[in-house]
Amino acid sequence: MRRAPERRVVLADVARLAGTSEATASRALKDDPRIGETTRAAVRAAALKLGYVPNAAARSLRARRTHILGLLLDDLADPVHGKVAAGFEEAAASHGFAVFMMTGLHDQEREERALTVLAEHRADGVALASCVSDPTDVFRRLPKDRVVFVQPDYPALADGAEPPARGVLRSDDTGGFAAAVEHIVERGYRRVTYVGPGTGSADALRRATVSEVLDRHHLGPIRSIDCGPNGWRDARDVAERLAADPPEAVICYDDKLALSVLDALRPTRLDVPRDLALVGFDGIPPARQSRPRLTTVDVPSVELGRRAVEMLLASIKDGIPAASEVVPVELIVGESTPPLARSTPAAPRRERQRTAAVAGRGTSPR
Amino acid sequence: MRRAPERRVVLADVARLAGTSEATASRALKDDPRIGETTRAAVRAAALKLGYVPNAAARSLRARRTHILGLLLDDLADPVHGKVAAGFEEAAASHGFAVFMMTGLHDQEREERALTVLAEHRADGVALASCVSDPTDVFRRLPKDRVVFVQPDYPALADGAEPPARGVLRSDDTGGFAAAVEHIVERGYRRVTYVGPGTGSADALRRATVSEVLDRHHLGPIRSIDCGPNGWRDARDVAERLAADPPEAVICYDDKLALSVLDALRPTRLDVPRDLALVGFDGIPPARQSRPRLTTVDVPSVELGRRAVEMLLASIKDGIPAASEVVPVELIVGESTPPLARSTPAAPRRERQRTAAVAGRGTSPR
DNA sequence: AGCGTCCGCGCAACCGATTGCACAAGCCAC
DNA sequence: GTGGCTTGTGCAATCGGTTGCGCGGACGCT
Repeated sequence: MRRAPERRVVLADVARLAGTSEATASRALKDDPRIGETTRAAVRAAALKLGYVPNAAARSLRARRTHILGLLLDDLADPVHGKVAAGFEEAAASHGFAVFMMTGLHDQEREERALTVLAEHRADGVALASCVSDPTDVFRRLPKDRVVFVQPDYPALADGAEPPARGVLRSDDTGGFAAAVEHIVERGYRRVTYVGPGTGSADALRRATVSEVLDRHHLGPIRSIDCGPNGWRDARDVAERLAADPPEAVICYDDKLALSVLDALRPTRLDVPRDLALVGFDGIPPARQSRPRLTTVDVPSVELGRRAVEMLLASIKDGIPAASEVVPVELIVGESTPPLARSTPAAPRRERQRTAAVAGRGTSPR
Repeated sequence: MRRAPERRVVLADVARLAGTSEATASRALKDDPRIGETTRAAVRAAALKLGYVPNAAARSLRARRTHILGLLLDDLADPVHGKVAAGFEEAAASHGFAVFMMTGLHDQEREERALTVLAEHRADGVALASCVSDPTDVFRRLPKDRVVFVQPDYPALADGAEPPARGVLRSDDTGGFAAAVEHIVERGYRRVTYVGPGTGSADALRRATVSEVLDRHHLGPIRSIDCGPNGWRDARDVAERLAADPPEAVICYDDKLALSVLDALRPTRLDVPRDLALVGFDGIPPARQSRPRLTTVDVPSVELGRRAVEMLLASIKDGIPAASEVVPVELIVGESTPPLARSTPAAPRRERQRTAAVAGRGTSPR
C-alpha cells in the first residue's frame, strides 16, 4: 500500500534490477537466441517482480509495425455486422493483433475521420465493411495493399471510379439468391416479388440475380418494391402494397427487411406462409426463431470476419496485395416457403444445399 | 504514378517544405497561439500538399496520453453487447478517441490477454462489460481509476474479494424486475416462475428481486428453473419442465432466454399468451418483432455505452475516480402478458413506466 | 604460447513528435 | 542609445523500446 510516485516501470528499471543493459533486457524478453540462459532468467524474474509492461507505442515507433488492425463498419448493433466484428476480433486476437473498431454509420464525414484515425495510428491492416467513400479516396489515406473490402456496397460509385479489383471479400450473393429463387420456383410459386432498398450495388446485384433466374424460368419480368434505404421503417408501406396486389412469394434483400415485412403484415389479411411465401437473406438468429421460421440464405458472417483478418495478415507478411475471395452461402429452408398446394408435393423437411466454393462468380446450384 | 520509395511523410518533411523548424511546424499544426499567421499558413499548406499524417505512436509516447479507450465484452454478436459497443464507440469517436474492442468470451485466459494488450497500449480508459476475472486482478494490470465496470456480473467472486465500490455502471435491474413482477401481478397472474441461468451475481440479484416482490404480494415462495449458463440451448428442457407443471406466468433472466423459451414452447401444448404469460428483459429488437410481441424491460444499452465513455473521460480529465451510476429502465408491455381473464380488466393498450433515475438502489415503481 | 572462433553482451543511434527554455528581432520608452 | 517587453522561432532533450555493430573473454587447435 505504498503511496510512491507510482511511476510506470520501464525497461531501464528491469535492466537495472537484472544487472544488465537495456539492450540485453530487451532481447532476453523476446527470446533472442543470443542471450544466455542465466541472463534471460534474471531478466524474466526482474520483469515479473516489477510488473513490467512494455509500452506498445514505443515499440511500434521503432518497429514500424503496430500489431493493430482496423475494422470499419456501419453499426455494431446490427446482427450481421456484429457477427463480422466478432469473427474479425477473434481471429485478430488469436494472432496477437488488437482491433480498432470504428463505425461509419453511413456518414461520409464520420467515415473520413475514422480512416484518418486509423492512418494516424498506422494500423497494419484495415478491413472496410460497406463504406460509403469512394475507394480511390480510401487509398489516398491508407496503403492500398493493406486494405480489404468486406461485403462492399457502393452507394453510387462516383463517375469514372471503379470498385477495387483486388482485396475484396464477399459472400456468394449471386449463388445464394439464385438458390433461393430456384427453391421458390421448385416449390410451385410463380408470382414472385423482390423487395429491396432500391439503392446500392448490393441491392442491384441481388435484384438482377432474382430477375435473371425468374427469366430463365419464364416467370419474368421481375416485380419489385423499393422500400428506401432508411432502415426498414417503411415496411408498413411495403406490407400495404403487398396486400393491395399479393404475389405468391416475396424475396427480400435481407433478413432484417424480411422480418420487418413479416411483422408489418400482421395487421393485414395476408398470412405467411398461408397466403404468401417469404424469403430472407443473411441467416441472422432472429430469423430462425421467428414465427414462422424464415427460409433464408445463411451467410457465414463470422467466417467472413475471420477471413478478412487472414487476408490482411497474409498481405502484410508477404507484401503481396490480397486477392479477392467469395465465400459460399447456404440455403436454409424454413417454414415460410412450404410447397405450394397446387404443385410439387415436396417433403416439408429442412433441406440444405451449398453454393459453389471460392469460385470467382457465384454458381447457381444446378 | 511515381514509383518513389514511398517513404512516409514525417513532420521534418513538412517543416523543410515550409521553411521552418520541426518545432514550429508542430506548433503551427496544433494552433499554438504563439505562431504567426504567415508561418501557420505555410505549414498548413505544406502539410496538406505532402499529405502529412502525424504518427499517433510518436505523439502518444511523448504526450503520455494515447486517446485510446478499451472496451472488453463477451461477444460482439450478442444484441445487448452490440448495443453497448455501438454507444461506446459513438461517444468515444465524438470525443476524438479510438476504441480497442476486445472480446473475452467468458474465457479467463483470453480475457487476461486482452487486458494485457490494453495495458501495453496504455489505453487512457477501459470499460469492462461483464468480465470473469476478479476485480483485484484487473486492477493489478490497469490503473484503478481508469476502469469502469458496465453491467458487472461476477461469476462467483473469489473468497474475500469484493466487487469494486466505485466506477460501476449498471442498469436498474432491481427496479426493472420489480416493475415486471408488479405488472404481472396486477394483470392477475398468481403462479409465477423465474427462469435464469442459475449462476452469476446478476442472476442472483434478479431472482432475489422477483422473489421479494412476490413475497410482498404473498405469492411466494418463488418457483424457479435453472437453465444453466451454457447459452440458452437448453431452452427445450425448460419448455418441457414448464409443460409438465405450467405456471401462469414466466419471467426470464433476459430476452434472449425468453425468446428461446418461446420458441421451445411451440412443439408443446402451451401457447403464449393463451396458456402462459412470458416476460423478458433487455428490450432487444427481436423481442419487439416476435409473435407475440414480448413484454420486456427496456435497458438503454446504447446509452450505457455512452455513459461509460463519459465516466471514463471525466475521471481521466479530473483524475477523480468515477462514481457509480444506475440508469433507469422502462417496462414495455407487449402481447405476451395480457390481462388474465379472471381478474383485472385492464386495457390491453401499451403502457410505459419508468423506474427511478440515477438513485443508488432501484425503486420499484409504486 | 599464439591465433582464430564463437558466444554473450553493451554502446549508441534511431523511430517521430512534443515542449521547456533560450534566443533573436521589433517596438516603445526613458 | 540602451534597457525592457512582446512576439515568433529554433535547439535539444525527451518519451521507451529496438537493433546494427563492435568488443571482450572463453575455448579449441596447432
